[in-house]
Amino acid sequence: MAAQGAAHAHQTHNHRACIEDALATARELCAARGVQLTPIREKVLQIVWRSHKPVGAYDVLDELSRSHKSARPPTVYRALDFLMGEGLIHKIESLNAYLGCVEAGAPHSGQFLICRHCGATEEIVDRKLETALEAAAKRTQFAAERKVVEISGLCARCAS
Amino acid sequence: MAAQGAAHAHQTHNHRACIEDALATARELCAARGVQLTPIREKVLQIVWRSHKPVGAYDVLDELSRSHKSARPPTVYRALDFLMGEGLIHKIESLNAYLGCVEAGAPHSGQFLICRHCGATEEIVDRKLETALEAAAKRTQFAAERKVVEISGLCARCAS
DNA sequence: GCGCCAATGCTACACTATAACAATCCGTCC
DNA sequence: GGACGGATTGTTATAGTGTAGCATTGGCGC
Ligand SMILES: [Zn+2]
Ligand SMILES: [Zn+2]
Ligand SMILES: [Zn+2]
Ligand SMILES: [Zn+2]
Repeated sequence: MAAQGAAHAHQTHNHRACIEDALATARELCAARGVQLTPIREKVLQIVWRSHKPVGAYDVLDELSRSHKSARPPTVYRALDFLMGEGLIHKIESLNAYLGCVEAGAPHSGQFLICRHCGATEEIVDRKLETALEAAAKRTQFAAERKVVEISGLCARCAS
Repeated sequence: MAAQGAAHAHQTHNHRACIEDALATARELCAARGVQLTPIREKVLQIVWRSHKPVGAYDVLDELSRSHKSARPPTVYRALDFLMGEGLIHKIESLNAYLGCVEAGAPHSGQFLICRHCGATEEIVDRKLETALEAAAKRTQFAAERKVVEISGLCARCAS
């Protein structure tokens, strides 16, 4: 349990449980949907969940290579694309990195608080913010599909 | 006046005036701030403003090369960094591309509606959305600095 | 066995961005 | 005039991120 990160992660928390929960949820969802959570895909999901900080694709590759020597960039990107497609991870666009989703199974775009100091990134689910986004789009008859919301700054802990 | 894009850009509009306004504002702001809007920087700003679609750095380079044969990637990235620093353009993170700012001079992070079909990208200034972002961050004592809001979907014209 | 499909292996490449150091330009100070 | 200093640009090389395209594998139904 090395690097962690989201607001709650700064508090002591059993991160092993975070990972196990995420993997269990993923297995259930994939089974229910009739898609395959293959060993590679599961391993990549596990690596992304290793901390509460966004992980770069090539960091994933380095880690994945330890167990899958034949891993190459496409191996990782395919797994990441699959996991994003199933809503199990999010891409943090402003960092070109990936983060485990805390609300897997509920389709959403994700809203993130990214600490520029410690890297901790928390996914929040803010209904009012969601409403404001919808309203803003509607104002110009824009049919919103994906909503990228990434707030950078300092988390409570790092601000002090 | 080739490619354009934002919602209002779909309507007939004098895009030459868009460019001239942007350049005039940039000159004033830079003069007032005591920073140099050099020929390269101004040319890059002009290229970014050539349409209302985000422009990639290497597209800027291709275009810039016509007038500045010695232009290289650092030439472009330095100019883009300068223009972003002065709040004259924004980076669209989800596209790795750059767009002229419609509110130059007023510090802000920018909120964008990106049409995935025609590429038209409109910068909006939604006060309620801004408030919702602040509130969401405050809820976890997060000190927000930069706010990335990029809504992808279909613009009114392309939805039909 | 054979055909089919999903997943993976594999090579090469495209696209995005920065490091590091040299050269130039220009205004200031002696 | 000449030395200095800061800002800008020139130049080469390289780092970082992401895909194309095709071969191979392996399971499953017929
Ligand atoms: Zn955790
Ligand atoms: Zn922090
Ligand atoms: Zn703006
Ligand atoms: Zn459109």
